[in-house]
Amino acid sequence: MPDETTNAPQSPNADDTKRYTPQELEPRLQAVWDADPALYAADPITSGKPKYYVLEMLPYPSGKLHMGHVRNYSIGDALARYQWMNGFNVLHPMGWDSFGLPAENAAIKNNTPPREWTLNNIAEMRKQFARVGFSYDWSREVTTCLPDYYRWNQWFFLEMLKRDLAFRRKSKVNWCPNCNTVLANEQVISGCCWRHEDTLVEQRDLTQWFFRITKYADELLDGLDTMDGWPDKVRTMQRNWIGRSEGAEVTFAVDGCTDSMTITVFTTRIDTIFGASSLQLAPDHPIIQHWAAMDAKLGEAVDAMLAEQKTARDTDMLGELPKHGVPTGREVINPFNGEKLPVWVANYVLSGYGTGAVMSVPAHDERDFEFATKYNLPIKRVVAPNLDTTDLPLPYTDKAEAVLIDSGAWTGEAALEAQEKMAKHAEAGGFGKRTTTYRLKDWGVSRQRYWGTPIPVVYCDKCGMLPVPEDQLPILLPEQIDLADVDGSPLGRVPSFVNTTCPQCDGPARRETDTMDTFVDSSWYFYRYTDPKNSTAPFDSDVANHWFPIDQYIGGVEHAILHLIYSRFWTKVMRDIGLIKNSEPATRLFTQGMVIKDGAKMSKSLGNIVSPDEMIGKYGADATRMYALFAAPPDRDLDWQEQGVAGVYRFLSRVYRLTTKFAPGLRPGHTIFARDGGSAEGQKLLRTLHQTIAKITLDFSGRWHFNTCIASIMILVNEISASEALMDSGVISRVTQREIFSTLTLILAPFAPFLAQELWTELGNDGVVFRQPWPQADEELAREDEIEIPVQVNGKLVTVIKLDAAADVEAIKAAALADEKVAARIAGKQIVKIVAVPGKLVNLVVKG
RNA sequence: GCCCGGGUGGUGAAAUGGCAGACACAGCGGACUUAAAAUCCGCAGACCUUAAACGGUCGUGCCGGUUCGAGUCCGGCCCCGGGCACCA
Repeated sequence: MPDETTNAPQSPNADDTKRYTPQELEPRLQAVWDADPALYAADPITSGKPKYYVLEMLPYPSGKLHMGHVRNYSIGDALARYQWMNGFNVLHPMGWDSFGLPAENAAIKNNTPPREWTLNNIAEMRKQFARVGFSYDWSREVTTCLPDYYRWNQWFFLEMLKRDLAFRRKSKVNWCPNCNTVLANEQVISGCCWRHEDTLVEQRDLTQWFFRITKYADELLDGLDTMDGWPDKVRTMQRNWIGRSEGAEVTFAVDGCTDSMTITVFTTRIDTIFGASSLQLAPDHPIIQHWAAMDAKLGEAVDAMLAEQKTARDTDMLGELPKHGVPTGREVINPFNGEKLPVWVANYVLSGYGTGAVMSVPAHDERDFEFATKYNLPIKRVVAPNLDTTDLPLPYTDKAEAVLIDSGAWTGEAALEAQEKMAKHAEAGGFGKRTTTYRLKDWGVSRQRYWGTPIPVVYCDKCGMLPVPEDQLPILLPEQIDLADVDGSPLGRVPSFVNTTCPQCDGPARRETDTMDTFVDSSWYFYRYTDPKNSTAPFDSDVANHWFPIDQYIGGVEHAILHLIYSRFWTKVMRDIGLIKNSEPATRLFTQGMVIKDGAKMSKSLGNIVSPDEMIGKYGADATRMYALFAAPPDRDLDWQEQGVAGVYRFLSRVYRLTTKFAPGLRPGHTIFARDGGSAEGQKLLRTLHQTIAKITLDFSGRWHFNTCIASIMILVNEISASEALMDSGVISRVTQREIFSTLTLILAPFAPFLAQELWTELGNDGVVFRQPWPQADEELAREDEIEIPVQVNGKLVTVIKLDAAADVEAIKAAALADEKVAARIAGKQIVKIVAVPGKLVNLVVKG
């Protein structure tokens, strides 16, 4: 076959000056893609292709796409397209986390019903998504505020109720005395009401629904050890959040109390119990409340303490309160040695952790030491490094290398062993036991709000609390309701909703008027994507088991605790119900950095918001999303600089100009092709091309430094650009040109899909560019035959020598020693050693 | 206080023990243009030396260590960002 190299030079193309206009190109291609709903749809699970589930966290439909979204979804989109090109059956869905407070705020402000406001926003955002060109399978769209989704929240609630994973308990909630209503935590701003900035929020006791997440505390914690596809940061944050702490409970009898009253403390240092000099109780401990009721002076002190704590909590200064306390006048007996210890009430003891009571061991605990010093309580040393070294400064908190002193029968024991033995002793004596406490609390899901999933239970005066029978689901949210200045749950003011009949006795009954936390919606939405239209179950188990676990989950680190712990919990519950087989929702998690501007997070109040619409209007979607990937590695914060977007736009323009210039001569059928064996320049371009493929392929496999992937494509394009004249003249053959340009188009596809598609077509190809096979790097073509080797003398660079890439140690040494500059540098000195690393460098170690 | 990140040119950054600053932004110089924009070409860490070139020295927050060789590994600090925080 004839080689194009020998052909006459190509004449300059008439279209030489064709301009890159994403404003024309992108909407045109989007219209084509929109017309094909199957384009981004996953194949049936029977397709036999390996599956890949890539998921980005679903947005709240505020109506405005922001740069954080663009960044998050550009990462996921690049990955989805890359995996399609690698032959995977890709599931890449999107939905709307559409219940929640903003819809209610908007309703009050604009007099628009929350449903209407939300659905309008969704429509608006779906348009914005399309404009950016994200590859979502919209046939699987999940909208959490619609009954076909939230009915399954209700179904899960009933399942939880059956399994005693949902329960009711009295609990504190935020209450604004000015609005006369309950506030969500998010509505409390620096301790004040969001609508009345001068009104301090109160705590009120209300009966609330909880999910028993603490039942899974150990599994949630232990699972983290094996989740090596999740960032350490997230795993650490979850570990701290769960906060498992192993220790012991010890029960002290109250002295001189006829009705055998006792106080139980939690301690992680039972080995220090011989050094206890008092007991400290939280001011809201039941026994303190009991004693305060009988002792006016104590009652006054306790009330003052509680008031102080409330103010501190409201102003977020709880941690800064100075430690103080008052003696109750009562004493307890240390069960280990019969010593009498005074009982105090102290403001630093938390009622919500452990038992709300601690034994104070000033010699071996920082806080107890501070407290005892302040009130002149005895400080008794009972732990020391060894029996001879007993004068180290206090408090002495080491326990790994320590022995007990002055501790009765346990004196001389190693502290850690003593912990075991003393706990057993307490257990045998019936005044204590080993125990584990957690910082993790059960998940309070009741919200006294309107725009959420109604909790499916009714209350009957005769029969009590009853679950709504499954066949009555969904309990629909009523539509036209007045949300302004509601006292308590808005649903409580809708008689047609509240009043119902008892499923048991048919008598009158009232519905629960609280709704569920919106985190319920986002705890399992990604399972619904696998079977979004199912009307008889939340999803089909076989289908979910095919797709799960999620191969790659991508989102902001701000969800490291709440969403990512709730959804792990939900997965375990669904597994135990028998719906799924996996115990964790996602194999790999990626948390991208924030988008910032001028060093600060983009926010309305700072006025530094950059709108994606504006960027896309000016530079196009491809440039906007490519900049989001190019400006920083995806896990780091990204400082948005518009001039950088302009730079990417210029780069894409260059790609467009070059490709469209040469494309007409490269279309199939235009010429007969055979691979170019000729020009050295062509070989050099092919070498760079294949090195670029290899680099990007490697990065997609784990490191995800898309910024350097894009940089390497820029290097390639710079080289192509520098060879333009050689391509014009035909020195670089059309065969090579065709390989260069079509491969360039393919490797651009994950990052700049519109441009890649346009150029793919320009090159005379049919079909969709991101369904073409990902190019394979040819090692032969990528190999360098001559490389530059730095030569160092005593670790300092002296020169760089050119050598055959295959040069071995001896050849490198010889070449280095033969170099003039090297010779001058080592003249008169003795060579001690030569370190030569093939392909890397030579280092001559000399002395004298 | 504890636990994670991070600290490199004017800026965003690159360099997975081997030539520090790839790629890009901003800047400067030039070509094209009546002019400007766009585009293209070139320069570009700091300092010293020089008419210029050549050349040299220093340089990745600070101090020390390991190594033929450290931005990278180890030890000790400092600063910035994030998370948790009287958690017994």
